Amino acid sequence: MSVRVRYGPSPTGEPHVGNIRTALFDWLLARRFGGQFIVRIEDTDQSRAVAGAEALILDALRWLGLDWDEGPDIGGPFAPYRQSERLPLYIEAAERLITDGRAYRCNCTSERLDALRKSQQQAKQPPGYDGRCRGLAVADDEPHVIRLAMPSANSTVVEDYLRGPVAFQNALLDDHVLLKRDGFPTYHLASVVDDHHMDITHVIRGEEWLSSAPRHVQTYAALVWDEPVWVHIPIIRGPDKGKLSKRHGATSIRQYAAEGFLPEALLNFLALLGWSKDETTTIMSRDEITEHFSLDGLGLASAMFDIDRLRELNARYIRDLSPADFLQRGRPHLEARVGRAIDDDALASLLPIAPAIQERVKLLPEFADYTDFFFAAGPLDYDNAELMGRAYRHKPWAALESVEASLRTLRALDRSAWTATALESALRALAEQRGEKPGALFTPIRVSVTGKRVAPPLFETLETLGQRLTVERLNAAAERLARPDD
RNA sequence: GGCCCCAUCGUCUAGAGGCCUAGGACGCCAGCCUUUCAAGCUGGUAGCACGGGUUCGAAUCCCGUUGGGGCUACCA
Repeated sequence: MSVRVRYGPSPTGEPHVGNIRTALFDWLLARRFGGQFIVRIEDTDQSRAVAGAEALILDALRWLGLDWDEGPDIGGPFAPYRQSERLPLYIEAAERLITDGRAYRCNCTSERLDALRKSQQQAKQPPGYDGRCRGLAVADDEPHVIRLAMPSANSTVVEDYLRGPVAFQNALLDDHVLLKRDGFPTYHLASVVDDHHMDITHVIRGEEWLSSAPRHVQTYAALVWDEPVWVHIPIIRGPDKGKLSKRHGATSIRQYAAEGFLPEALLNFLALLGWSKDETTTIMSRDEITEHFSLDGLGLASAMFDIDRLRELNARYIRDLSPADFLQRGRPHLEARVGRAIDDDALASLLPIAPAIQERVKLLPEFADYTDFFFAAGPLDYDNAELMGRAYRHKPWAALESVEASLRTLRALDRSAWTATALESALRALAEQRGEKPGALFTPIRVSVTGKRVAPPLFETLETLGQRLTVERLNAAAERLARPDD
């Protein structure tokens, strides 16, 4: 039998990294062993349903390149793939359990349950349903839930793939709800019924489910179905060591995309949170990860989501992009900055300088910081202090002299000599001739043409900008330095 | 509180009894390079939580302690 794994998000909001990492491991296992990856929407809580969440979840998977073989949008042999559309299946299973004496109807009110919980807490008893309705005949036409009759003696063993057998005392497990008053199943029933009907072979889920796994094992036993392989993977923790949540800032996948993280970087990072190929490899493409993935490489300790390491990895991925690809990915951020569309030709003009920018950009939006001045229409915004730099601090007259010297040199250059290498030798010669340190001469030029202290390498920048604009901006700078009021 | 899981540099990890004087990556520090900022190169810093066993030998196996986390809903 081939591997069949499912990702079962509940559409209650945006998918976050912890959640999507589970999907990644599901997907990797399926792809590694030529099995199927199934997306199943677990929308059994009507009160928490969020409109549009399902689309967001599918978008996140697509963005990361995790394709699915069966799902709510594309259907498949076990359709439908939304639990809200599979209600008869759950009711059928629950009814069968009642018939077999493994479940019972319960009409206890939530008030009684609350009171029960409260008194148990006060008495320092473990909380849980007391089984009042277990022997009672509750009519099926009055409001009720259906509970599983859990065994009270012995223990239930969950055979976890990663940890081996984990035993739970049955006496501590209460009769939990399978079918709610509104006719919808709980996760405990729905996941078991669907995993069985959909031939799921491996249940990969977060460790937070381990505690309820014995309930699922008991449900399989009561239904006389074969259990899947249980794989409880460690939770991802935030900087405060607790379970990663919204409190830790940007945890939704869409947020990371917006902040300029590359999907391949995030995927690489997530895969390495709890899994490793060997002792040295840290950079791996999706295909390489797929090729080497195995459940046996998974660790048991929960890992902290360290955003700094992600940033570093992202920077590495940006550097490794082809220049053309880099420009395409950076374009939207530049367009947002300058407020207009950048056409292909304009973008292509940046090709020679792109590699230098790639070395400097850690997040895609920073692309705009290194390129917006190429597309600035009016005068650049900077202080004269920046213009003068360290060397000419408080000496505007000296800075002016320097700028005017550069201007003369650059103006005199032949159009054919407007290349980074020619510009460099001309300006270096000028610095030497003037007895100036190169940095002293270059800083005012850099600020004049880019409006910034930090910019891409100067000569490539001048080449890309062109002689006309360079001269124009240097002139503007000279005028500013000549004005006494600054 | 109860139940369950986990435990190697600050972080992610390698390590399945001798290959460990504990390896790699990120970070951090120093140096080199240098037109800013980066990138790159060199070197360095830093860890087996603690205590008992088992064994000729333990980061690795067992027990306990401590610490951290998860669960404890008619949520997933």
